Amino acid sequence: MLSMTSTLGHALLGLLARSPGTGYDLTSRLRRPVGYFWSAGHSQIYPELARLEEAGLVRHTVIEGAGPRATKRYRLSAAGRRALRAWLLSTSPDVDDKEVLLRVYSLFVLTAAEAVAVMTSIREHHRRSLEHYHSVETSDGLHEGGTAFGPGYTAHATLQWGMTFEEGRIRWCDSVLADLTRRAESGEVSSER
Amino acid sequence: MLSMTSTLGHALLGLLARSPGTGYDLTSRLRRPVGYFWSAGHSQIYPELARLEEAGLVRHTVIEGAGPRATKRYRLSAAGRRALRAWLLSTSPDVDDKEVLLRVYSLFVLTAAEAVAVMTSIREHHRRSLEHYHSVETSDGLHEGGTAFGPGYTAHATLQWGMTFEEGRIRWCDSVLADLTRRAESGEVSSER
DNA sequence: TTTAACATGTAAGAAGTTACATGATTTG
DNA sequence: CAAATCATGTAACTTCTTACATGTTAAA
Repeated sequence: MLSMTSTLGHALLGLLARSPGTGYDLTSRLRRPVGYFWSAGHSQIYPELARLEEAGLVRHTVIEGAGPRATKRYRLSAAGRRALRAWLLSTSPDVDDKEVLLRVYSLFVLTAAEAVAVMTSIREHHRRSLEHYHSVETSDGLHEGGTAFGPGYTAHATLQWGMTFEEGRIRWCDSVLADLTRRAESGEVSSER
Repeated sequence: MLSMTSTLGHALLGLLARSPGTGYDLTSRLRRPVGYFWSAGHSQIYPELARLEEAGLVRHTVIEGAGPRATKRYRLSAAGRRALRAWLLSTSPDVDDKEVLLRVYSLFVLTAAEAVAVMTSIREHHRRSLEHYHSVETSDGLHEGGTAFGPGYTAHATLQWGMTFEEGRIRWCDSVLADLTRRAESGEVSSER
């Protein structure tokens, strides 16, 4: 049961942790709100569901439905839930933005305390990036970008884009962390661990 | 001269608009600051330079250098500069974030007035996205995300991520637009149109 | 003298997009 | 009855990543 599960695989496990569904259903559920930052087509999803089933992470039952082929309703197995939790808790060196968001979307399978730990490490990652951008700004002389509108200025503007991005992410992490501690304190816990 | 030039192709044209260089040099120049949001390896860059040359957009001369093969110094051709300008000015329906940044990095090949027009349309795109997220928040009931820490909350947090992102982009566009008008007014123009 | 930087390519595979192919059920 | 939605798959292609392959020049 070697875990060679891809990003898409984990995304599908997260969707199935919310509720079971057909491949078609998962394709449309992936579009909103996850699809605003990362998406996959049905031609990727159907084969991936088959692979996940082969790995024992999901299972399907045939239900009545439209079309020339059998309509398959997939649900998460116990092993699938464990794999999803393990992925969320793994401290991988992931700089990948889309994967960070995908993890947050499925964070509800963790306890509030575990979620706080994950969000804290995400915040730390963004803080380090911002720090790095500041040092690059200084060392590469991109502070002002020159007085003229030229290559120096557009390089400066590009770096500013990155810094604005990281600042926004840090603020977002802080607001999620505040929500998490508030919800944990009020004694409300997810029904599905 | 059909323009089938890819994103990578335009990135390389933009780098060569700054100054000529070898494939190796372009690979390292792509890493900073462009590489913070989008990158390519040398195994993509060398074949792409060959394609660009076949299309007449770049040209190379052999110079003295290290290694078992000829060291090639590439420079942008007049046709290449025209293709880069046309790409920057094309109002494509691009939602693609990495490509937006790549365009900004090469924006100096335009006049300040043209650059203002491009930045205004980018700002408008982000404003529309933010508007859309707000309507989704309302229609999908993701305003609060529930009182508990559950799937509803993580969906809410995901959408908040998108909104924080768009708000940051809009502020960034405004600051670039302010810089652009200031620099255009002070009479400073790019040496390379 | 050994390590880092310079320098250019190919090959294999994973990931992602677009098109092809089929057909039932529900809504207007 | 026509169009949209539901439903599942394959094929071809592009893009991206990782590894293989080679060898020089400059700096520590």
